[in-house]
Amino acid sequence: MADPIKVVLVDDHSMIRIGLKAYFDTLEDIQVVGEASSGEEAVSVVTKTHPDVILMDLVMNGMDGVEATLQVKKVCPNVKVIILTSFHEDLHIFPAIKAGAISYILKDVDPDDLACAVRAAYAGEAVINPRVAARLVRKMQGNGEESPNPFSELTDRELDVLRLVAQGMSNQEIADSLVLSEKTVKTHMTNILSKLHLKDRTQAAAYAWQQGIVRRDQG
Amino acid sequence: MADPIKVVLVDDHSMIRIGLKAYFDTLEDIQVVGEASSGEEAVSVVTKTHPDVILMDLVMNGMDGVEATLQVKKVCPNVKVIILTSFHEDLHIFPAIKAGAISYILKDVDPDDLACAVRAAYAGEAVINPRVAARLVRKMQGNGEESPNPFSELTDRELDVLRLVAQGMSNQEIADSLVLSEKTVKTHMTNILSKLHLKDRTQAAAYAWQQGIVRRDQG
DNA sequence: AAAAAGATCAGACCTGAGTCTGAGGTAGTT
DNA sequence: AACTACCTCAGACTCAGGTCTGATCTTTTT
Repeated sequence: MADPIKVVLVDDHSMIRIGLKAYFDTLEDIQVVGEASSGEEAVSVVTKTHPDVILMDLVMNGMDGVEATLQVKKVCPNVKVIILTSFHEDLHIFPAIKAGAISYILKDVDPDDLACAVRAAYAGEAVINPRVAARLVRKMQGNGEESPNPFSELTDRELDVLRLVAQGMSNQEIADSLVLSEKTVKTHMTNILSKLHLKDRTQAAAYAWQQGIVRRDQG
Repeated sequence: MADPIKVVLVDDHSMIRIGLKAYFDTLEDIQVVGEASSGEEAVSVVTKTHPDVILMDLVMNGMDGVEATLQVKKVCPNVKVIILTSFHEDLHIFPAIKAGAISYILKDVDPDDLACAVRAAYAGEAVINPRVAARLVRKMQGNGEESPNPFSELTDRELDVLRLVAQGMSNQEIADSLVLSEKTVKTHMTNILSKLHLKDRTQAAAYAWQQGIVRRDQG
């Protein structure tokens, strides 16, 4: 038998890591050679272990999966990165793919499929969840120069407004804060909601938090 | 060697289940006899397998861990339920404990500690994360004053509503979701805003995200 | 120079959100 | 039995939020 595929696991939940490791240990052709609980740690672990494939959680404290992918590709350009995510949204796919990830897999995938994805990645093939793939294709078709994330549709000013909405501010408070009339803020709000396909400011706030425009440690 | 401890895993992420199963398979004294991906499924699996211990995810689609705990305790009163959660908040502890869970464990625990918790649960002992335990004790000690976190003032129902608000739902949508009248939801909202000293639902949503009641990986 | 995109603002309009008052039912406590 | 806390619901009311239409000004692109 040839050498096993060397894999590094990156996830800030040790339970996920140990679980995946235990699972891969039952396979002969895949060997976990390192683990990391953060993007920062991932870079040093990858530097030391030179894996073939990296399984990377998208959402982590500190450096996220996209940034971490960029970093590890710098020190190890040939490594294949598979992004794991619990999001069904396609919001993060494009930045991840752009950062050099070869596959993008939902966490509720069947583990055997995950093993297949690892083997495919090793062989240089992409594995994208069918649901995700469909969106990817749709996105690629329509507009060649599409928006990697939904907020890129927003203008700078609209982003200013959205951040303040996510803080719970009223239109008048936002107007005062940005030195505008309330009417203008309302106009921006209408545009924001329209562009993001949302119904009201509360959804906008939730969306901003979900997508990480604002963070807990940002106040 | 005595019979192994029979465990059922309940989590809507198959990856977590398979991971835990693979891990427990490496242990001789713990045997996974069943898995479920929802609270509903858990009830029937438990009915069939009569496990000693259930590892139950707190956050699931449909029936949540607390409700599922209540249900499985009905059909199998002696089973020990260990609640798994990614929350550091103590918001859910009390309902969970009240529902009959013996332990309450954070998902980032070391897997060996999890095995210990399973053995402890089997022996009828509780294992509570130290950080969580500290709060529990404080709570139990008649905490004449002080609210360690601002949500402790909220009732369970108000928390239900707040979580949905944080998802961007309207009052009517929340009413439909919880099977209530819109009037009742409005009443809860008024109480929530009053208790948390907030002005409107958008502030409530922002607050919930800031305080970590809801998380990005919760959907 | 013309076109396109963005930022600013206004008036008119409708609706959901939130408050206030009041009330019935349940469960646990004293 | 009385009390308290919670959940439930309703009517009436006010107002911020959001839409629609339409406008002026600036900057950038073509």
